[in-house]
Amino acid sequence: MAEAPVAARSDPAPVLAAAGREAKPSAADLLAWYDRHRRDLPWRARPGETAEPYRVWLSEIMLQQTTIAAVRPYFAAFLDRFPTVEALASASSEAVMSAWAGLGYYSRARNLHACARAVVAQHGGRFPDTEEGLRALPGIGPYTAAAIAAIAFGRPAAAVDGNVERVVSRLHRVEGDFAQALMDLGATICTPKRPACALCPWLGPCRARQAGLQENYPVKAPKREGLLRRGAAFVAVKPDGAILLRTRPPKGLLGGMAEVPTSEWRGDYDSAKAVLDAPFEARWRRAPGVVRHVFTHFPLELAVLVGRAAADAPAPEGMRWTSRAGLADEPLPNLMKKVLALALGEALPERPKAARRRG
DNA sequence: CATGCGTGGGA
DNA sequence: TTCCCAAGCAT
Repeated sequence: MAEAPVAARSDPAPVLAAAGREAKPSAADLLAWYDRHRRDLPWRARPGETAEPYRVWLSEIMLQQTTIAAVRPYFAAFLDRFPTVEALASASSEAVMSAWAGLGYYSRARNLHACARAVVAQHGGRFPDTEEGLRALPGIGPYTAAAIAAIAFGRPAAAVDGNVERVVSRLHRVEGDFAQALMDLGATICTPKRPACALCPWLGPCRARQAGLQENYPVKAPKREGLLRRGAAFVAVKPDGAILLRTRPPKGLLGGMAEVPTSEWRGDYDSAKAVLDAPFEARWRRAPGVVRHVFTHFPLELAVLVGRAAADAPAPEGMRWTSRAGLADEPLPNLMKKVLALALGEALPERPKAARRRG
């Protein structure tokens, strides 16, 4: 990676360099490209303006493993509901989880809330302006710490691991826009499939392109496909429409999110015997079909059983009755929205989802 | 250090 | 339809 410190080299110069192209990637080329092609995103400062750390942080957390298109409406909704880090810190856990519902990877939401509280309680409401300080906060790892330090505080940090950052920053005396320029390059030109190499400011020095193997990189580790699990979900309805819900354990799958009671999810679950797992005795009726859902590491099929409860039926231990109107404020993951939609024969009121826009 | 952890959209 | 993801983090 690093340039050889001595001039004497036995390797012949690459053919492409002889054709007049750059032999190595220059930060100037990348930044010139960025000046012309930078994307205008809600959490980004306009040229010349200073990025707001709260917005940068919020967007970076949301964008972890998540597309810009998915993040846009959630980012807008969060800013509207929690305009400042203080507002977010003082919000209830339920409000935060509910606002995050549908975005996935819910540990991010728990850490987001914990981070906001730490910033307020330990840093006077100001985000630390160094990678090290940021890295110490919940939900902020090496990548995100570097990204925030560079974007919000102008630190010469490349949003990669520390070793690469050190090499690159020394090699090019990197400052300012480099992090965002790299992100835009990766998002719009250097895409996983069919990269637009002809438009790339680093076309010349790209080794993969020179070999014609750009689509073979990066090499990805094969991941094993998860085995199908099955289970049953129980939608209990009172005469006034209230639904029986409970909250999942704070950690693990869908941690802290709301759900209707379900059986265990197992590969050999027999939904014909599902009624044995019901939260209370009733005439449970099987809704037609199943709910299919794919998690990160396994697919799931849930049978849905619907039962009526008396108006004065108490909620079983650890559960609660939620009015139909109150469902909108529950942190229901998409899986549970599918279950309720099937059980109630209607779609739940959609969370405000902005019109599709391209990232 | 390998694994667990969601979702919607594009190809 | 089916496949493959997308600005990682915590443990």
